[in-house]
Amino acid sequence: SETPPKTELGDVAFPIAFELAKRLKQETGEKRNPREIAEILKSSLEEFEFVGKVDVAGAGYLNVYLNRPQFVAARISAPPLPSLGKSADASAPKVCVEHTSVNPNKAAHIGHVRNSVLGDTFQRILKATGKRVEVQNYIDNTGVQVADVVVGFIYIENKTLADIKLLDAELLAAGKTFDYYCWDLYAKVGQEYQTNAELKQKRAEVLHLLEEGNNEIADLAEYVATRNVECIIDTMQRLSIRYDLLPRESEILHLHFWDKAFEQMKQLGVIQYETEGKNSGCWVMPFESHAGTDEHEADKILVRSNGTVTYTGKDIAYQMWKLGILGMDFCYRPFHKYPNGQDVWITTSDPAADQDSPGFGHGETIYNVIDSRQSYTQDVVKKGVAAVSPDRGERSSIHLSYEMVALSPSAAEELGFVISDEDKARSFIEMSGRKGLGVKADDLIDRLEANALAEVEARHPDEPTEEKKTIAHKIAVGALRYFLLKFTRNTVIVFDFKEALSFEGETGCLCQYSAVRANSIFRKLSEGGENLDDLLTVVSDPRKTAQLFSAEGGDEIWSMFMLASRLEETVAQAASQNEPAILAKYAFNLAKGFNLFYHNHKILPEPDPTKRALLLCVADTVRRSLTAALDTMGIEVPAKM
RNA sequence: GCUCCCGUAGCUCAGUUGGAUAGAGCAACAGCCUUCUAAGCUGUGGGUCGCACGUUCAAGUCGUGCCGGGGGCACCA
Repeated sequence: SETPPKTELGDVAFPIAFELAKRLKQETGEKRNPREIAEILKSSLEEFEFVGKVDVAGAGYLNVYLNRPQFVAARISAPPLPSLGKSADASAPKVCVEHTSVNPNKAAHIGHVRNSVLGDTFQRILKATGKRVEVQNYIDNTGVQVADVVVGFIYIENKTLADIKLLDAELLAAGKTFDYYCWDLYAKVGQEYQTNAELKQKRAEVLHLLEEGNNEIADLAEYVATRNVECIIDTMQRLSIRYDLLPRESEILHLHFWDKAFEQMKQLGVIQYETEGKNSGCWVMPFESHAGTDEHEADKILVRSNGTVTYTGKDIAYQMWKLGILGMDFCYRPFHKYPNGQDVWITTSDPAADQDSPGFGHGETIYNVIDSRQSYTQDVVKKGVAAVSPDRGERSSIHLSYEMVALSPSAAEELGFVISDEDKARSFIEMSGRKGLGVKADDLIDRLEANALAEVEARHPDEPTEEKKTIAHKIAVGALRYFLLKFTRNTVIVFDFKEALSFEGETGCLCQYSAVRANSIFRKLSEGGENLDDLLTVVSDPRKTAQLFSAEGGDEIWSMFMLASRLEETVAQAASQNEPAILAKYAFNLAKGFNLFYHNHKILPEPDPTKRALLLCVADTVRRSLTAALDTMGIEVPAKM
């Protein structure tokens, strides 16, 4: 259409040829060598003039290519991510993202943070693609881990509920936190179990009482678990991670979710009562796909011979609730209000408490954020749900699995742990709450904030203290979130202090820095009384723009612009591949690209007004894309750095 | 025994679904602050993509088999 300036045909012949060969094969089955096609293209199309390098892979690039100036004009005035910030239609299908990781028995460690950062970022990605999202954090308040801490309080420390409340107040007064106290106590109980069989017996008793509810020990456990949940909420809030609902296991038990699911499963005949064999007296779900032998070895027991339900049974019922196919609901009460005004609700079995809850569950799709060690169990649960509801079960629930965060041997030593020669030889050591071995989330955030503050102090000594702290906090959050997001989900993160505390290289800090620099260009611009909107008209002249792109350095400007234009596509890709790391890599490449861009092109001093306007428009597109990408990862851009 | 994941530069990791000469960050060495912020930029060295066959115009990517590392396969949660 336009008369595009001239460049090398060779640059475009190969990608076009690859695309043609691919389509030819798809549509006619004919196989052609792309190199041959490229040669034909070169010889037959020499009379045409092309614009420049092809930067867009895939089917759409040719159109983009020939209409570059118009494309630029259209993109420049468009918002970076149209769906971002716009709340989804209330009638849109709901997606539930559930974090399942941290037990409410002690402080959260870095492994729990990976779970929550992953879940929170993925949730933000889904929102950015226009989905309606509900974020849940499952609270296993009746499990062994809570039972262990309760055992510690009662049988090691001889404390009553009143004593614990007193202790809690003392800790608060001393500037210490309840979850840290529980961390140590939990490790102490773990030690004690090794030599004290009697104590281990107590665990079974306590566990039973917790499940039963309505007794003194259950009340004590309730207090301990709730206090730990409050601590976890605070810790995660530091990282801008917030939840909508905290579903508790105690309600799943007390409201008898399982009975309802059990009834349905019996009616549909998807489970059987065994009268002979090794599973005699149990209700089992036949499970052939994992069977190794012709015995029913792989059959999964859902109800034990003593009549109690297994974890898998409970989880099937819970999954059914999430999908809205159980036919039962929790009661809810507000639990906590975040500083941004958002409420987090918690489940309860008291119908009187339930007043204005917005309604939870009924997800069209469910994402379960659980580490990959639970893959088998997740699969079993999924098959169980699918047995009840074939059309929903398989498709609607997705295991967003991730590998654990382990410690490098040197990190374990730095934490003051004596490690065996055997462990020293290993590439990593698994964290263990029972041994007290792990990096507590708050400790790490504290260290990051302190390091960042020292850097800010050195660079901006005249800033008010509050402002310096705010900046340091944003840098710390950016560093930690980026560090956990840059790895793909199935990579084991071997935690190393030096790497995690770094503000240099491929870090969140570099991304933030780049955005801050971009912002300061526009701050200077408006300080000089210039308006960006006026500059848009200069750039919307296709002929002038086309000339600039074909001039010296034009390809570089074009590449920068194209990269910045790919945010929406990247977010969509991260969503469809369930991989937040794609977005993290994109943000880093964008930031790095921009660092080079403003190094090579002096923007504000640029004498040619058209080129200056174009550079400014490109820089503006970059900073908006970068800011939106970082925001989608829960990373804020500080005012200064 | 069955099953899933991983193996890419000295180290830690990407690799856009099979495309052009395999990329980043650390670490090492050499440069760049009178300039829109040096938490940055530039350059150098560093690769038999674990091994071997196979599929095809084309394989780090797909298939099979080995070798090496990790996880998971309860009337635990």
